[in-house]
Amino acid sequence: MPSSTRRARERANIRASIVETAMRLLESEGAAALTIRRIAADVEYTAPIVYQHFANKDALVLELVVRGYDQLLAELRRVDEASDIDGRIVRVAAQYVRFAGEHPHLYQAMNGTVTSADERRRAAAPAIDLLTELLDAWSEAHGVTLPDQSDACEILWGTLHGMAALGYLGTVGTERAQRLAEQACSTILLGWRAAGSANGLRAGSSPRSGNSG
Amino acid sequence: MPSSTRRARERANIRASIVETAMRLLESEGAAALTIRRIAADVEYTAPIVYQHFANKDALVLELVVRGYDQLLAELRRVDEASDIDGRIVRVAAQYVRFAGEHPHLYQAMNGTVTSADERRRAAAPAIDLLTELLDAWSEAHGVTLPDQSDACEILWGTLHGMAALGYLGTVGTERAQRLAEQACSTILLGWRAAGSANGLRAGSSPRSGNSG
DNA sequence: TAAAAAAATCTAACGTCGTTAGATTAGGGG
DNA sequence: CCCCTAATCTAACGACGTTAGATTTTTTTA
Repeated sequence: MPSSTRRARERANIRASIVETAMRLLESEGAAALTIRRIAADVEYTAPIVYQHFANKDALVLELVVRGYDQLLAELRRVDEASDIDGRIVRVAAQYVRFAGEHPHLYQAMNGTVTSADERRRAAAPAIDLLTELLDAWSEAHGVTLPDQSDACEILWGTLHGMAALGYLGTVGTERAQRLAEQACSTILLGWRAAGSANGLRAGSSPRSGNSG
Repeated sequence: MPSSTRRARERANIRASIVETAMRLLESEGAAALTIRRIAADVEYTAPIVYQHFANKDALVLELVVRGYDQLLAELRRVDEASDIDGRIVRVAAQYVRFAGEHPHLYQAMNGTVTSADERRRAAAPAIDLLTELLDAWSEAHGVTLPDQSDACEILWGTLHGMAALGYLGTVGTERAQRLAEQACSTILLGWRAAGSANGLRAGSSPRSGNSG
């Protein structure tokens, strides 16, 4: 047992290295390889050590999910450069789908049911806020008042996830999923503008449903 | 020899009741409760009996997924009544999300990674074909030629899944998810019409991307 | 109808998982 | 040096998917 050499190394950073190792394991080998024993072996400890830092496996996965959303938000911000607002939204959309394609196992964990809906909502909130800001800017730039801002934001958020799912589920390739996300966003924005300006396009196309609620 | 045919029938009955029990178990108690031993106990056999009808658990789950897509398709067709084409699409969209909300565990299995991308594609193909037909009819009804019919279909399919995910992941309630799906579809259709008619709306809103590939 | 052959079904086990209790070891203060 | 406390490990539990081999049931044959 190399316990002496190991103990010489990090002593208080066990928790950090557990998280780091778990993240690497999840990303490189998928959720099936993310076992407590494997994580412990990779940090050169035995399994019970994990339970001194996390109540159970779900708590550890939740930490990975939170970090995943942090990283996603950072990458969305990174591509949200100054340009026309439509271009910003479309670029952010493509980057969202790219993230899902580049970190498929992490993305699946972020949208899986091992973390509760509340926890997931909390983790995703900052990223959703970014979408809200973008929509605000878009709305102002085009002078279009959306029927319901939060409906619009969730439609956008859901659409991004839908296009990402096309990619990570293997329905289409990830690069095509990115193009589809760009097209879908552009189309939705165009639709909102068309709905905003009361031109003839609207006639006969919208269903019975009234708009907000 | 009539005995062999009877035995074949009994075998088929066992297989059918395994599938039926597994489906009920999945829908009522979720994927965590779907264990081989539990299924066997519910059909009043022991665990190994399952392996005489399915190579492994994944094969059984695949059968549930296929049946899930069959049921989904049937429900989509059921609400696809004669009316204006936009109304048909919007109703089908809402029904898709309703299905996901009413059968969350089954829907998750249908979109999970235990079944391979190929198998899932095959199972979902008829439902996707329905979308293609609806889009064809829409395109003809409005005299709008979509840049790429299969891109459009996948955008629609992905959007439906995105809105459904908002519901079954608990981001929003399922009834709200249905409304969002209706709005999203209406908006996309409106956007496609706006893009089709070369009016001033297009200027400044579409990104660099050329259309198909 | 009784033995032999075949099919159906069960028991028991393997190795894995998450998780916990109790033994064991290590480091610091008398 | 020894004790005490904390850190860490060993061993186990029950449940999982899965398989091999024994056992029971059914069919065929003499």
